[in-house]
Amino acid sequence: MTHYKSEQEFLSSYSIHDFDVPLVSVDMSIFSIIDDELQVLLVKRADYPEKGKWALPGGFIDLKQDSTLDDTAQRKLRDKTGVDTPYLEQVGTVGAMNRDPRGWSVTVAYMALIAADSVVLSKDSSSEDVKWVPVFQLAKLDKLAFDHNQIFEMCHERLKSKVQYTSLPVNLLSEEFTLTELQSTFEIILDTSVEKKSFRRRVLDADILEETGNMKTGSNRPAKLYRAKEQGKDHLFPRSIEGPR
Amino acid sequence: MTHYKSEQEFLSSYSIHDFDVPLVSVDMSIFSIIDDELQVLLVKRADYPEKGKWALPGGFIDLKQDSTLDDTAQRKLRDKTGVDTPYLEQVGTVGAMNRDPRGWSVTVAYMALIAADSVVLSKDSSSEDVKWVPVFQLAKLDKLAFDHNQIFEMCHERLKSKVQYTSLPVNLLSEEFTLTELQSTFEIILDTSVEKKSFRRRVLDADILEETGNMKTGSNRPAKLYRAKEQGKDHLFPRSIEGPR
DNA sequence: TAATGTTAGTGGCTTAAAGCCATTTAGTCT
DNA sequence: AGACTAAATGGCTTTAAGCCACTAACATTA
Repeated sequence: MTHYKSEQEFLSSYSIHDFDVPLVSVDMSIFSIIDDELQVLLVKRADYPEKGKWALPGGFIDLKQDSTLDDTAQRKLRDKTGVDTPYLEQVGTVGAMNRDPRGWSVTVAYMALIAADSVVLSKDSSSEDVKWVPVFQLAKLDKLAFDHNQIFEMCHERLKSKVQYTSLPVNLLSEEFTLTELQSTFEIILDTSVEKKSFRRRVLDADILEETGNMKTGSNRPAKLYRAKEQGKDHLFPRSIEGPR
Repeated sequence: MTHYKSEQEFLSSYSIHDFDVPLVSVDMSIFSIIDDELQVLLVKRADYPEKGKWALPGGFIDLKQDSTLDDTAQRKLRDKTGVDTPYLEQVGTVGAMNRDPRGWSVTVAYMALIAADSVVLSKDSSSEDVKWVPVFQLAKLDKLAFDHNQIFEMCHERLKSKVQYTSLPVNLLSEEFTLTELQSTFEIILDTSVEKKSFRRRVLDADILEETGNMKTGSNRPAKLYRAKEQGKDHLFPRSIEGPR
């Protein structure tokens, strides 16, 4: 290896194109609750490779526009949904020689949680079509592009696991919600029933919600409406929700 | 954008060098308990950039040799410590325009836990020197290369947090250990005392250890020696260790 | 306007797993 | 043999969950 006298000298002669480098992309699972089901956003690929297959939304880093990886994820999210920063979390990174026919490739997986009512779907040049798919269907029906089934599974696992000991699901609801609605999103994600009293104690004792003063009325007793005290932040409970015994 | 008739045609005309791509590397925090302290392995950089600074061990993916990202991490670990697969976990990925003077760069952070007695340190061409540093000193004394202080902090946080609800620390001990030794590694990592009875109940009820039949003797009552039932796997407890009230 | 239906919200007990602290046990050392 | 030390356990308290039945507040219907 050549030895350089100064960092300046080293950098001026350095070119990334002298080396073999992998592709790097960002892929994301955007979750929302629609029709009382946990759904995830898919796009249909407009170009090769895997043209015509459904895939998680994602793409390459724009070295000019994005100053961090999170920026790339935010941009992708905005492009597809028009939504800005609801809840975005990096889940993990997979990289392998043969996961993409173009060569060694690395992808950073993110998950986003959004309230369905805040979304306006829009396709861009890289996708023919965009749709919401119920999560429980995904495992059975669709074979996604690349290793996106596996990446989706990582995200789904992360979501389910964090729901057990954090207050994450508040990010799936619109700003005002009732405790019953919140409980219901927990139940939908965990796919199990949650005991009402325990749930309310847990959430209220954690001091993460505040009453808005408004009520949700219907053909029965009105329910207090709450909002999250700190948007985006999620509370860690000392124990997991346990579910029925 | 050009449109291709077939995937073959697309791939044959595809070259990664036509695009701006970021650098990708792997960096790792290798933890061990030495002299009753949690320590982390650092290397001194032999080349530009950041020549002469201490850094987390790591480097670029070898597109020929490594077939997955985990392979890269394993290889780096082996190069520095001679150890093979004790406990390796991906922690997260940071990427930004200006974290490396060579350009947009992405690094995948891993953490490894190893038993001190299993290690033979060895430098390779990319490092002048290798040393163990107590974790509590790192925050104060050393300004590491690049954003490695921040990356190390991610790993350290992950370690501390997982110790609260998993059996991770078994991976820091040699094959046979006493319950008191295990408790001690928990205490060192958490930097707090743990109640003996609670700790033993928790660990033994979890059914993750088995007696080896041997005893550790000293100038007092001998202690039973245990080993982890399943190496590498860590148990999830339903609650966190709480520490003194 | 009174009865009925429906969901919101609470009271009060049980249970699981943690904390606390004192006591017993099994060795070595002097 | 008695002192010393760390291992191991007994037994109570506390915390946060589960369970389930009850009351509360509204709209709808008869």
